[in-house]
Amino acid sequence: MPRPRSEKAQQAVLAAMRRAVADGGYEAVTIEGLAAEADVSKQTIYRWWPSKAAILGEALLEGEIPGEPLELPPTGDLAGDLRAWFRAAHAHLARPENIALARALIAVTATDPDLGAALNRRFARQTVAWVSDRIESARETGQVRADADAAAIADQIVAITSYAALLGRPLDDAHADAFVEVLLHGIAAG
Amino acid sequence: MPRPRSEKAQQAVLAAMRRAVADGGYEAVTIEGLAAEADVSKQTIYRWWPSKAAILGEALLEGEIPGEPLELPPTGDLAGDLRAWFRAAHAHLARPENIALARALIAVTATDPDLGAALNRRFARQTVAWVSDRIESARETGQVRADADAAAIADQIVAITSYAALLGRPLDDAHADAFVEVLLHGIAAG
Amino acid sequence: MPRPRSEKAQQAVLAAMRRAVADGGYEAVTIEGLAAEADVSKQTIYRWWPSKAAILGEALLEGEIPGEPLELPPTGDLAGDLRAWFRAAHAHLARPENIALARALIAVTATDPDLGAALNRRFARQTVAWVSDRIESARETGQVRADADAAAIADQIVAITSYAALLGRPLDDAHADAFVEVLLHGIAAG
Amino acid sequence: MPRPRSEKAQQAVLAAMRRAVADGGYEAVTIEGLAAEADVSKQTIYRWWPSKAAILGEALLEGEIPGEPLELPPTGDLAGDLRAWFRAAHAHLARPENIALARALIAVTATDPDLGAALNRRFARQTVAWVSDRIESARETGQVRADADAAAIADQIVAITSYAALLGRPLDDAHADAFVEVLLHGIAAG
DNA sequence: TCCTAAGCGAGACGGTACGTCAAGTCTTCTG
DNA sequence: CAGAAGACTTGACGTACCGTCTCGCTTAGGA
Repeated sequence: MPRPRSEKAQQAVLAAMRRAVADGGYEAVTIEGLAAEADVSKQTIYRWWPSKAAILGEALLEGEIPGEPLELPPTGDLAGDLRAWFRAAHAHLARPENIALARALIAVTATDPDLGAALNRRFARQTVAWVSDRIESARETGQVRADADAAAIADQIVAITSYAALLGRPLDDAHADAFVEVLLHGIAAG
Repeated sequence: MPRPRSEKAQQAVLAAMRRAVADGGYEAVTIEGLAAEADVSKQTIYRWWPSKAAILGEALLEGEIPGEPLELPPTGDLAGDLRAWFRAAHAHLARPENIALARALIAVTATDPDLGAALNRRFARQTVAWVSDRIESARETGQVRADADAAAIADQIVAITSYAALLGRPLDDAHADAFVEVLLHGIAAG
Repeated sequence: MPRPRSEKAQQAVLAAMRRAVADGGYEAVTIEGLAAEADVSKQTIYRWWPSKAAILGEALLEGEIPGEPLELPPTGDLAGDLRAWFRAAHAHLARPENIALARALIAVTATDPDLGAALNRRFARQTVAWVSDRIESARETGQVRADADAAAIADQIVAITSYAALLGRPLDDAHADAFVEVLLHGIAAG
Repeated sequence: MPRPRSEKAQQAVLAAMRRAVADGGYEAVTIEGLAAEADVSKQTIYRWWPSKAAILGEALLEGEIPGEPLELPPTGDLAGDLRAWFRAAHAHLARPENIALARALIAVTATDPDLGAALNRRFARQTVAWVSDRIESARETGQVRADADAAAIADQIVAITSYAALLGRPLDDAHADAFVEVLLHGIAAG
């Protein structure tokens, strides 16, 4: 019988990736560095992952980075919920290791569109689900127009957040609130 | 009084960078490849640019990539103008070489935040200026609320577009129109 | 437990060095050229040798260049033996690849005195041993003065040969014989 | 009609070469370094010398390195004169800058036999002339055998000295004296 | 006196090689 | 047979000099 895959080695590599990205950025990550840091041979890495990007992908999913905002319970007040979501998300991004990971995700996406798109979809899914839920609920209580496109709104929210991460300039509360205001009421007069 | 900098060599390098990014992506670009392609010595490249990212930056600025949308004349109808802008911008991004350059810009930004932020600012400036202008005009003709934050709206537009480029999925007309609708009227009922 | 050093690669490099020196001279030898010629990567060369000079040194030692003269059997006639040694040595040096190697040794020595001195000592040792032996035997048979300094004589012989190699002008038989004559009888009258 | 060659620049280059060789050795000398050190443009160097070796050659000749031994006046005692010559020559070589220059000469010779041979001939000429003179005089006074080959002896002396310089181990007085003893009387018994 | 041809500094240019780094593959031995 | 250790080929990195080539500025003669 063959020797089974070493779970310990896998976790060490993923952890090493998270650490390496946090200090130095994705581009500076090296397979050799990862191997040394995780105390694993290069061959073991190559056996289990096809690319640096794939390791990052797995590391991100295991680490479920932007998951915390999801924990926010709905209050029944859509505007309040969205504001709270922005605050949680951008507080999360304010921590250096988290923004480094977010940027790494963006770098992978910009470089390897297919893998990147898959990763982004997985991450965005949570957010989109959460936001869509709130908007559906709000529609049922009449807070939102019947024809509002919940998914499009969720996409906008993700885009805004992603762009803020890219530039390393998380939204402050005032801007987040202004954004929620626009989303809900638009800018048209009257 | 030494021999003057060769303008031809510079342009050849920038052109080579644009070509290389267009087929292969930013990460695959190599200084050696650039040198060979531009028929220039490596030393000449290192003499004038501190990094691959800097070359891309200059190449982008000289190429004034997303400049075309700016040409759109204002019609006095804000919603129409914004819709037209989205169509133009996303038609631009639909061309493979343009989306490759846009993605390269994002990759640089994700990797070197400082340089990237500067480049993004330069690019966004045009868009922000154009959008802000329209919104100001619209405010004067009473189409827009007095307290609308033009710059924030412009940022959102840029973010949406950047995210679409990142994912390689330019907005189709229906989504663009829906987005303009939200911006103008929000999603709140009543 | 890792993969062991490739003996084949080593030998290929040393052989390439000998070939390269033979046609082009030591200064024209290039690590890159060696690597290409030996069909070995630069990295492998840098892994095992600290410098071009070290490679030459090892190549020389493995090739045991001026070894042939040593094969000469003693005949009991010191003058005859020395004459024979000179003829053998300078016949050896008359071959282009051998003089190229000898010159390379001199070039290294002139450039890196420490390494060069070590190499020279190794090479001279054989000659010195051989000459000293003959002189000792000759002393025992009364052919040589009791106070003759065998090592000094050997050094002179090496020096003469080295200088001839440097200038690329191996001694002809007449000069060699004249030199042996001086060594044995001096130039003083009576 | 045109501006004449700048004597100052020439001298500065030659002096820079001597200095550079003295600290760092011939191989470490670069044309660019020379130019900077001499405060002269590269072009000026290339205008007047075809190679690094040629500059060294001229620098050596102007500096007339091993000239001092020549100043020794003949005393009528051949053995004494030769001993004095060795002492002077090897005292000269004991100074670091002189041995560096001598080694540079050897390096050039080992590398570029034609130029090197010419330089060596020029240098050796003085020594050979001096030694030959003494031996001729000694022959006339009956100190030396009629058939002694003065030029061959002179060559041996040069070879010994050159080899000592190469190895960086100038002869001490005892060895020099032993060498003179061998030259004059040989090692044969009786 | 001023003209003009060369000398000169500065330094950009296309190259070649340097010595280093990491990528991804392979071989060997140990557990 | 998975895994560590690490040798191997490959190819790019950024640097140092090479020798050539403009530049614009002296700096003498000869007109």
